[in-house]
Amino acid sequence: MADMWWCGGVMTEELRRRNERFDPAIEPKWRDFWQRERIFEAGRRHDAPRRYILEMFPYPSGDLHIGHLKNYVIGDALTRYYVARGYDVLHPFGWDAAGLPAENAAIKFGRHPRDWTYSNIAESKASLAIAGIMYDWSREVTTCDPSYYRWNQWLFQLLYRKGLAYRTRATVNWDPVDQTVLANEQVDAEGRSWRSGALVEKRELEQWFFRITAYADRLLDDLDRLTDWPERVRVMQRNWIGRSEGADVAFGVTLPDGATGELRVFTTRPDTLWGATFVVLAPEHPLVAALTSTAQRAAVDAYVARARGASEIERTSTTREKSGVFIGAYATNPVNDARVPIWIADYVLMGYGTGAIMAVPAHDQRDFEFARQFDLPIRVVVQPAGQHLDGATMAEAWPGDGVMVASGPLDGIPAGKAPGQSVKAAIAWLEAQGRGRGAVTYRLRDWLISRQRYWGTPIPMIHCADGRIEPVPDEALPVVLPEVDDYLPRGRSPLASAESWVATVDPVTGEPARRDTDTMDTFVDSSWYFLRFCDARNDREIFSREAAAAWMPVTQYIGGIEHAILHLLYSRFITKVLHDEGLVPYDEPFAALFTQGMVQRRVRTALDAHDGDAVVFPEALRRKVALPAEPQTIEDARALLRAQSYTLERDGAQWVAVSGPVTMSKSAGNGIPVGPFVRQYGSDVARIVVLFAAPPENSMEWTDEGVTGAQRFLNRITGMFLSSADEIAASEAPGLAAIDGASLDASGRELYRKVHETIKRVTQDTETFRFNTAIAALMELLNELVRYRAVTPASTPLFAATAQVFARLLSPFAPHLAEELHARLGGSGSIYDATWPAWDEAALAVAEVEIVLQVNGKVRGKLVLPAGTGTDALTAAALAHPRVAAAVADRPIRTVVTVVDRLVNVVV
RNA sequence: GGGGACGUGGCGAAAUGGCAGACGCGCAAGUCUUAGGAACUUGUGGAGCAAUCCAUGAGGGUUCGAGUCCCUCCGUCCCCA
Repeated sequence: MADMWWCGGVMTEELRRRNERFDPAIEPKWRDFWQRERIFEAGRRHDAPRRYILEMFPYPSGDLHIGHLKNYVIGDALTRYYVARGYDVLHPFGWDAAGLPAENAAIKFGRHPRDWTYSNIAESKASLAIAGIMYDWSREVTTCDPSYYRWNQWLFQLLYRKGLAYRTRATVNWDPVDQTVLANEQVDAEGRSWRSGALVEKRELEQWFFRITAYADRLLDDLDRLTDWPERVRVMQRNWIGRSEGADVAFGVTLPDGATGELRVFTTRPDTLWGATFVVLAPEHPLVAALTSTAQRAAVDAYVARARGASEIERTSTTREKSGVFIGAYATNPVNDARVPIWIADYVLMGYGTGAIMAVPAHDQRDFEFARQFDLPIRVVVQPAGQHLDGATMAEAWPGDGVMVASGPLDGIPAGKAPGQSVKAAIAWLEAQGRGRGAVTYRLRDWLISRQRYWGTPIPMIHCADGRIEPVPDEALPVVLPEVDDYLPRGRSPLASAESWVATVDPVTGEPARRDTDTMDTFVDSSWYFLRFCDARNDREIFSREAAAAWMPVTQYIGGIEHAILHLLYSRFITKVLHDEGLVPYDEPFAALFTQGMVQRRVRTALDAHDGDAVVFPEALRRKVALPAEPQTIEDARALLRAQSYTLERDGAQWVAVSGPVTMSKSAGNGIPVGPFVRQYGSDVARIVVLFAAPPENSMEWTDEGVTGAQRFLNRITGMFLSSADEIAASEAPGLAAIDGASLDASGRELYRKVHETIKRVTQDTETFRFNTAIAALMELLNELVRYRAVTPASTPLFAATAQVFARLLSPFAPHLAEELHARLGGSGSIYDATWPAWDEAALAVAEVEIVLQVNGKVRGKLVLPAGTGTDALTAAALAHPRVAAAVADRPIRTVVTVVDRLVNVVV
């Protein structure tokens, strides 16, 4: 076959060159090469500036698909870029291998979580290897390994010593499917578990907590310093922490037995206390049972039972009619000793504030609606300027500004939170009178870290016979997870059944004692793993101060927006604790954060043909979306599908239902497995598809056309450079810097300028995550080369220099082809140890520029003038232009705006 | 209800306040081929024979000049209630 190509002479040779295609078979040898030469291990360049690039580590899901790969491709591109620029780069990887996903999957497949986890790690690692995503594997961490969780236990005890880990009885979220408690952050707005999707129940249990609330203000304030984080993540964290300032006041209550007590209420508007006409408790409030009168008991019990079944979003919906029940008791308003009725209502949540509110119906819409519904008094205490509100007639609450009225000592003070306004005055008055005090509350709750599950880090504490709780002595760590026969979740920790493991001794008295049988939330594992990477093989300490100082903070963290609160907040908290302990010089872990978009793909489902033109929706499709099982005419099918954002397409003899873009996932069945794709098309093709399709923060749709486009680009590069590689290598042409741009002919000068421009664009775009435009710039350079080669087919020094530059600029995005080019063009060693090209601003200059001529802002003509032509000359040239002159006609010229090298605008 | 982000060709997208649509996909015509799901060439926002005009969700404003800045509205998405 090859001979046939040759016998046709020059034309056939040209054809052969053009037709040379990118061959994925070149890839494996370069993966081996990088691994063998340890190109991507940290510490290779001792004196070089450092970069720490990190993608969020995954739980090992086994075989990876392209959707997983995007995150790693971004990290790999940045790593390769910074290595190519001469930095010492830390780019480690590890496995978030403990916890529910592994355990649930293991249960499902009837395998031990350990077997399942380690075989998945091997599979995932193989996927990354075949894709050529390069990590410093000498620092790999696996969180379910005792060598890692030993330091989880150390960390737990550190927090315990510092009073930041404590055990208490509390109302907690119980996941009935996963049979464990969950932290607040792990329950979504609808009250569902982030993992199982089950509606969580509330249970009273004694659990371990981390006192993250002690860091609430720092976690909030330091967000302002994270200027290289996406604003939306910072906003989400701010909202989650939910700091509000106001006052704590106590309403007096009298119990049916005559004893007195108090009802603590937090309010952000203590200035409206004089307008409080009733008090509302959450149905779950602990005082409800004690305060309810005999007459109201039945109604109250019924209401409490009903509220328990409603989700939080239902309960607080502003559109829903308010419900509630009077409990037959009264409270005393501390500011004026007024006797106000106590109600329970489900719009008050136990988990927020104190679970009790003072209701000021005149100035809060929800309280207003409640008051109207149940005919409770409405008392105006803020009068807006120019209006007169009357509680009996107002149509809605007035939450706005005004002047305080009917409020005793506050009368006449302007309403508001600023100094000198009513809120500050109210707090001052309450404190002076001893009836309340200024207070701050947070939405953020302490982090519940106990889990009644098997596959995690055993909590290293000992319950002694006399009720004391003692830490396991440091020399006895790690507390290794025991082997158990039955690790199924049954509502108590499976560890409890390992009797010989549970039985231990009191470290103080030596008496028999029992181990804590819960395991830690896996978010504990991931809240400090980035620190362990700095010193992953340290078996004496969690990590050394020196290693942390050398690499922290992470220069660039990359991951999904879904971790905006959970993982990122916990990591910030733990880093601050370790900073306070003197172990880390920085108190924020991630200097810059990038959140990448998802990879999506349409799902195509063939419809079963049935009786002529009718079609039947297959079961697989009906399971996902609501569609009838009966045969449908094409038109009916089309309409039904459209309602589910599917379209109907003809594919040969088949009708195919095509979904909208759906995030690639195992469950949707639309993932492209990495291994087979890379073997057939090459890792470089996959990378170009992912990086070029859209800006990396956008979601991108994976299509066959995108693959074709990426292949075409790599084919064109191969055709342009590889087939001339021997010639270029033999010419031993000097590099770009040795070429005198001025000595080139016109087409050479154009290419020379374009090369410099491309270096600048690729460099700047890569540093700012604009990989799509960086690749577009390379495509433009390639197009320019096609033009150049049409004029100058001989292999000139400029062509050779361009080939060398092109390979280097390509190296972050199509690393295998770039390394192949580097070698074939005569380069020695790795392309990542070669010099990143530098651009010369002077070379970007053009001799002549096209000037746009405008009259009153409308384009009337264009002129090619020498670059740098001054204002006066520009004006003169513009006015002399016939079309400009015609447009101006005989109107007087008011002014002429000139922008050198760009435009002239004549204003008449 | 509150807060935030975003609306540009058939599609993904470009565009320091200065020629809107770079680059790519798709499509059309052509070249080369036994063949093409390869490669190459040309064209491709709309209207118009053309000169030219109209176009960045809608409307207003600032400016010599607005996709870009400001205001109002509409729509989509996200977060919080």
